[in-house]
Amino acid sequence: MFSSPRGTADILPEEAREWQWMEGIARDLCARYGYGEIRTPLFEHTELFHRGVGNATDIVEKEMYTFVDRSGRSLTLRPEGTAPVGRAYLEHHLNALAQPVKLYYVGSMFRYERPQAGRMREFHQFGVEVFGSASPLADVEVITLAHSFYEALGSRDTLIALNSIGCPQCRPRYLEALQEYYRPKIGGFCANCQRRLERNPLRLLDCKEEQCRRLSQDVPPIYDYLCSGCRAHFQQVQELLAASGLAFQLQPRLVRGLDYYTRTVFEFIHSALGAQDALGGGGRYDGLIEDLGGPPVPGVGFAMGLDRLLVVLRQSGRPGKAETDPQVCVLAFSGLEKEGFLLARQLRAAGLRVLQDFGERGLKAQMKWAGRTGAPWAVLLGPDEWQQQKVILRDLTAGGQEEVAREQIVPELCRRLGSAAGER
RNA sequence: GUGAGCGUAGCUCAGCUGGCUAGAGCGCCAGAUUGUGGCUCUGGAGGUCAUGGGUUCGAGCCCCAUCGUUCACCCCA
Repeated sequence: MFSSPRGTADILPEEAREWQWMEGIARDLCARYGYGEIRTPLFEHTELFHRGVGNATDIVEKEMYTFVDRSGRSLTLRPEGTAPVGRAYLEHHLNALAQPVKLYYVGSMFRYERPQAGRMREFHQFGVEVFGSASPLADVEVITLAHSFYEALGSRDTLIALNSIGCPQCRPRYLEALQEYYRPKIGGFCANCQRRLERNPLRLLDCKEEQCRRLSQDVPPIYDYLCSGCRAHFQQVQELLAASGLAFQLQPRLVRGLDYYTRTVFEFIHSALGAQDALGGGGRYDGLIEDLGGPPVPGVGFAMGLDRLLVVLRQSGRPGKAETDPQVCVLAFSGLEKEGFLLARQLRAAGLRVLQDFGERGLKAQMKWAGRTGAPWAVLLGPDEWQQQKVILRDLTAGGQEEVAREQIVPELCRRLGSAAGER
């Protein structure tokens, strides 16, 4: 017996309806905001992630599903969506289109990690990217889009954490200041922090070790070091968010784990999630396209974990479901299976969701099955009634039944099930 | 990669200090009703006790390893 590989999961039909519902809301919302869907491959050249995500990141250092194919190329299952979308933007010269170019994606990402609550090796993200605008309006548009998404799903209690991590102009000065601050007392910090002091001092800020937090209590905030451009940008992002009525929390120690971020970074935090409490996150990545070998093109976007989102929705209220419940079951006595089959076809052509029992068992078993499908109506084809050009229409909810003329059954069911179905 | 808990029927679980052919509830299939679901009753199918090794007269139970799973660390979605 096989089971699905570690950290992966099957999504069975009942659960898939929740996914369809959730993804449908994402797609509608993106259409309303003018984002077009992009579908990129599930694997890319490994080098793309080295360059796009950054060699010093945990993703690249230890979490990638990398393999060599039969011709010796090194390929990697995508661990995130932004670098592939950036690659596609360049490859297809989307900078020749009217700017900005606004894209969204929904799909699987892969990271080799130990699974735990809210973390799988294959997980699902919904993300958006805006290329070609440096305006703070773009930053705020993606944040409000994410917020609208949570609202449309009925999820409350999502905290927006916001920060700016500067740009290549001003960040180096801040990194130096950080190193100066930490260096004298680095002995008291955890091994991780000690290792990072020279490589990536920003990461010392969000270390969760009790000891490290205490020792860096009075670390200088980045705000004093931002250049005038970054400062103005950050200021406007905050004003626009406030004007949109979105509550957010400035978190001077919010740094994100991917190298491409500049200026604005943000995270959506949900308290119901336990240790893995980030529902989504994102920020601005003005250097990414250049890092990938293209012209300087500013960008901003977010990604959110749909698996985690579903966990939250199940905890507070019920997630919606795609409408797929069967409406009619067709049951036929032995010898009338073909007639039942053809009637089911007619009903489906009229737009109804119809199941047919394939026979091979008694009427009792068929009825039992029909009851379990949840369909409100059953049509029974019995030899006596069929001879008189009639069928039995049974109400599976209330329990009664009546005879209906054969040629009347399709319109009759359409009428009882209401609405549009019959008008196709 | 590190640490801890847990693996008995499709599901939820019981199984004493190691001792007969390993149990329950739910679910599934069939019958009671030769043409009618839900309720009830009766019967049936379904288990390499995660896998491999060890200790023992004897292992579902004890020991070791492996795999899986859950949670946490690291980090992120």
